[in-house]
Amino acid sequence: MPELPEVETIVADLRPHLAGRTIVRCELMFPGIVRHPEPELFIDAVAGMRIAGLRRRGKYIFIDLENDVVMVVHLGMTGQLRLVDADAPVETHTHAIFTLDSSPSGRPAAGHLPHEWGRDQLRYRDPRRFGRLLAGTEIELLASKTMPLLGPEPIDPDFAPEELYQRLRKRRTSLKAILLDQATIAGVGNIYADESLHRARLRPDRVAGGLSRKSTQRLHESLRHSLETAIANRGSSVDTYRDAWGQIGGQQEKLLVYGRAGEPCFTCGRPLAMIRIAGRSTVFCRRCQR
DNA sequence: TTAAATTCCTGTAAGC
DNA sequence: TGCTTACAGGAATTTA
Repeated sequence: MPELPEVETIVADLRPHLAGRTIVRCELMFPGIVRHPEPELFIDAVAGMRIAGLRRRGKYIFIDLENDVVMVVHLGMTGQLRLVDADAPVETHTHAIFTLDSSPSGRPAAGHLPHEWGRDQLRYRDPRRFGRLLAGTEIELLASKTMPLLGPEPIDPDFAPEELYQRLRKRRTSLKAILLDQATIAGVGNIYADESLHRARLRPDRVAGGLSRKSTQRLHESLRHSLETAIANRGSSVDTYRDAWGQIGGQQEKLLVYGRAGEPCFTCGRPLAMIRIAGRSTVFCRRCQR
């Protein structure tokens, strides 16, 4: 499922291909995927608009348009945002299609007229339909409660261990539940929560509030390492995750604990345990994580 | 106020 | 073989 590294990969891949282009047409096959505003108003808000740039915030994709309007894409569990040729076959579960004007980066081949240049489409596909599309100014989206307040970016250079310590200090729930809470830290999901806790040698069911500064420092370092390594490997394709070109990532081959319940711990060799925390399957090593 | 439980959704895999 | 059932999970919503 797409978490911070997967979303970062998609945004970085799409940015040079989308910035500066115009959304000439927006079609919704499944209007229910749009959560704000009403589907007809969503189409009005994005159609004809020039794309100023792309950003990632937590697991959200921000496509900046004109006049401070932003189109927000959240991929949920199985969402895919792909850039394809306009004449490519439309896959099942495709819920929205954004047709773009001709690419400003690709000069036409000699003898070709502008209308013959490649007309690309940005397509949103999501079998399980847990994802969502939003449009509006950021202030409007926050006020309408369709966009939640997010915690700091764990890979932001300004995010210090002390801030993590302060955010965990008063919490009475488990470390695993805290890492999944987007208001505490943005972008971490089930895969990288388990990976980070294993690397930090911390039990996922430990109460967050009791963590020492030293252990918090380890968790801080582990979060960054797990997320940055995954970005370098273009994310984990453990379920249906695909990048903007439909290709799988490489991090799933390197995961230490996620999806490995019952298999031996790479450090001590004991079988990895699986428990449920906050309704999520959680894999860890009973010997290495205390 | 905080935390836990429930809900949404469909593809996949296990069990009979 | 074909059917039923359990499971996967991000985050909004509901309940405690």
